[in-house]
Amino acid sequence: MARDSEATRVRILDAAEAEFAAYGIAGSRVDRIAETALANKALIYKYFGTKDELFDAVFAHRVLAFVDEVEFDATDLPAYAGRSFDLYERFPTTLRLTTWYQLERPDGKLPAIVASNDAKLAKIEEAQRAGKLTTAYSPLELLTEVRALAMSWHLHTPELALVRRPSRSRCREIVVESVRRLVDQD
Amino acid sequence: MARDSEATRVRILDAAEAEFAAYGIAGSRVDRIAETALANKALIYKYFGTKDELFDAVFAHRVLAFVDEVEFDATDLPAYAGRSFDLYERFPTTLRLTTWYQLERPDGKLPAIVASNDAKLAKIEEAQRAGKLTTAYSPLELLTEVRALAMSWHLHTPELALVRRPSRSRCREIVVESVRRLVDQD
DNA sequence: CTGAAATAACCAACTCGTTAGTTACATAGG
DNA sequence: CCTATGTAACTAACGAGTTGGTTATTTCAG
Repeated sequence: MARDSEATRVRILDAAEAEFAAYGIAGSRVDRIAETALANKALIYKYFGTKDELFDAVFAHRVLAFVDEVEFDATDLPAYAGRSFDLYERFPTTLRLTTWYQLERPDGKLPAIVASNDAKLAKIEEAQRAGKLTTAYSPLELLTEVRALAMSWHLHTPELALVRRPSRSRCREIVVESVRRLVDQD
Repeated sequence: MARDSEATRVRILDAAEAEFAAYGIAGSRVDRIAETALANKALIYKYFGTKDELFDAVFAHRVLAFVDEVEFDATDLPAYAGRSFDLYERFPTTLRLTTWYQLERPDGKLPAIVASNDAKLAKIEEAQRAGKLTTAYSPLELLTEVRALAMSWHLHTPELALVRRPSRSRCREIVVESVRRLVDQD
């Protein structure tokens, strides 16, 4: 077998992403990641450090890449909500990782996320000053509601998920439409 | 010290709720729960069974409290959203427990929750038939969006939580108002 | 009442499988 | 033969669940 440390790193990252998405940080097992990655456990420690640092690497590598993949347009928040919805549909793993992060890293202050939030809030404020967005809500208020609506279909408890969901396009339509209602002030 | 098994059960339940809310099922430590509850670990196993069963007890307790305390009125969903918001404010552990449950118990089918959902969906349908609620959305669609809006302020990532939130009453107002916008169809 | 037996509440200390993290060694390939 | 890559086997600690008791409270016969 040809030796390729970069390929091994990638296999470990992929296996770790699946493991962390499924079980969270506390519930994940380094041995299981090694097994899935067809790599020796010691290599995980050699390449990534501790389990917590491996999670950080996974989160940075996968999730942060997607933060900027969804274009943020403060003058068209309904479309932004729709794109967010699309992302949650296409990469359910990413959303799970984010949720684990929220729960298990309550003191997290990833600079990239902070910067992304600040940029969004600034863009909203700018759009408001330009008269292109309602001033009925503050930037934080708008971002909060838009985010909640965008992920509404992915917040279902297991029990509510038993009820048959509308089609994907219908769900998307509802998300976009409800954000439109929010920003189209009288 | 007077012996009172019921008081001990309550102390264990309270300590377990705090522990599970903070660390989830996999991350919680039975020893820590015992310490917080000022109770012996063996009593936890005697009264509640395994760690997983203790989580079930805690979760059922919280969920039932929610169902009991938050009256569901399909003809006034904005008010329902407001009451839900109030409960999340009063018992911040509720949403965290629910999220852990979603992540760590993806196959959960708690009868109390299923029944509560069914009842809500039926009431919405009834209100729609009586012409007291918009038929622009199906019952599941309405419940989904209303729930998301009600918990919008409690879904912040650690990074977004760094931004100073509006006053509690303002947040509540936004929740109620945005649900009103949703159900007040043209 | 009384006091001994029965029962309920409680606990310190244990077992034993699991798990994060390490080490000492092996092999590929330039 | 030298370095990067890889590994089996290890350790030390942790953590869920158990055991074999002790202490308090209740019961009930005399």
